[in-house]
Amino acid sequence: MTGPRALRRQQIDQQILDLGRAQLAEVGAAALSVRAIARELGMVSSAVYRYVDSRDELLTRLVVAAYTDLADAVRRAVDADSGDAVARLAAAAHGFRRWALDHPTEFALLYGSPVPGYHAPPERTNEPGTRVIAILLGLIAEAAGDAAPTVPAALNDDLSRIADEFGHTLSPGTVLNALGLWTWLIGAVGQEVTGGLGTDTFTDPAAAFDAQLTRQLTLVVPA
Amino acid sequence: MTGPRALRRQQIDQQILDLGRAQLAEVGAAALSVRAIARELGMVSSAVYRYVDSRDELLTRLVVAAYTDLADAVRRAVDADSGDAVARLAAAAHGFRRWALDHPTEFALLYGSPVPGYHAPPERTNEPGTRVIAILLGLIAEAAGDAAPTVPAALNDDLSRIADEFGHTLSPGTVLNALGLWTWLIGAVGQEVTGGLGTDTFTDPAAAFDAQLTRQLTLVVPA
DNA sequence: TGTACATCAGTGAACGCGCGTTCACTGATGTAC
DNA sequence: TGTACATCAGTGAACGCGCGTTCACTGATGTAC
Repeated sequence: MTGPRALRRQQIDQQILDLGRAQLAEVGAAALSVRAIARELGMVSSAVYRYVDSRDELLTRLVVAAYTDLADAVRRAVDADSGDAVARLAAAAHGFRRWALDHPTEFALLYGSPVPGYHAPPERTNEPGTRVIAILLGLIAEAAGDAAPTVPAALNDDLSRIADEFGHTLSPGTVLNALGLWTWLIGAVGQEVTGGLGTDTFTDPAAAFDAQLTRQLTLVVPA
Repeated sequence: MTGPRALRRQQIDQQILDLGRAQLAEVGAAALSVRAIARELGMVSSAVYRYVDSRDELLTRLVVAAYTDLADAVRRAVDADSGDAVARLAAAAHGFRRWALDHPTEFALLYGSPVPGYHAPPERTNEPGTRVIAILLGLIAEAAGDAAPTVPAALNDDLSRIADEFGHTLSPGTVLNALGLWTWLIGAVGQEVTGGLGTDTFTDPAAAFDAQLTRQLTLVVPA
């Protein structure tokens, strides 16, 4: 069942994933190359196809792995904080940022511009892709209690539906809050990761992030 | 001085830019190809090099053109609104969003993940790249008056320096506000453009955007 | 107005490169009796 | 424990593709006298 052959297979599967990640970091997802991975693996290019169906399938594996890794990092950051829900929300945001700075190209793969010619298959990608926002949603619900804002009528149905999709009974206002924070978070982290404002804009980027985060949180929890 | 030859040259220069844009839309910046443009131009590939120094230089031209086009669109949106500074700020944000939705791949070129192997030359790119945020900064200063928030000590110097770079005498708090709104704007628009939340999350995406925008603006102008 | 020369736009062939994927194959590792 | 057979990992050659860029060239358009 777990003979030496199966074991070796697992190891090489893992190596391919690691080399894929390294490739992302060096050349970006668009230039991810099966042949290059084969080279670094010391194999002939066709041999990689024993482990991977196609380049696209490899990309999907990398996407799923990145989502999972990210969600785990955020989860750990939340669990490591013993404060109230707002404090843990802030911890989640900082954890998200930290992971993104440590894994810039994987972040870009998940939240950056789409890879030309590649479409992630929703059935493998959707669930891992929503794990982080689900964490935020839970914390926001806990932090805000019943004091969620009223929402424009045009959005009510949509927001209720989204609440249902996440399985919680959440008020539309809470969902709006969560989406707002989520949007801000991706934007802020994305800009920092891709050097949007120039690399040396702030001497203490973490402090700048925290200042903005604090202000965003005032939108989400009752003052 | 402007003989038929020079005229034709201008026309072809323009065509190359247009075809480049079309390419961006079809295959993304990473796959932008001089040869493909030559084909569509009905020329042999080497002929394009009479008009363009290299693929990278063409990319730079496209970046500059996109920045300029975007800034013009935002400018127009602001000028078309006769309301107060807050109303014009909202108009600017909506104008920004509109342009991005109309030019998704150009938006990705400017604010998405970097194109592998390409680095925009700052001396051609910096100035056009800051035009939009300069517009926002002006409106925010006008809207907020002197009522800007206090900022964490760690950020004071940086924010003052940024204010200087934009030539206005702005309080650090105002600059913090502007950067916050800017970050949010790119994040929100970027997610909508790349379909970050799934394409059919909101039946009325503009209303969702506006709801979030309204809340962001409360952070920027005194209530 | 006409001619001689310089500039310029576009051609076609070639360079060297890397890519994804298929296919028939060999030799080693595992499994069933 | 030993043998016969099936599975599997990796090879090497090949397919057809597209790319950026250089170079010597031809023929047309412009310019100076």
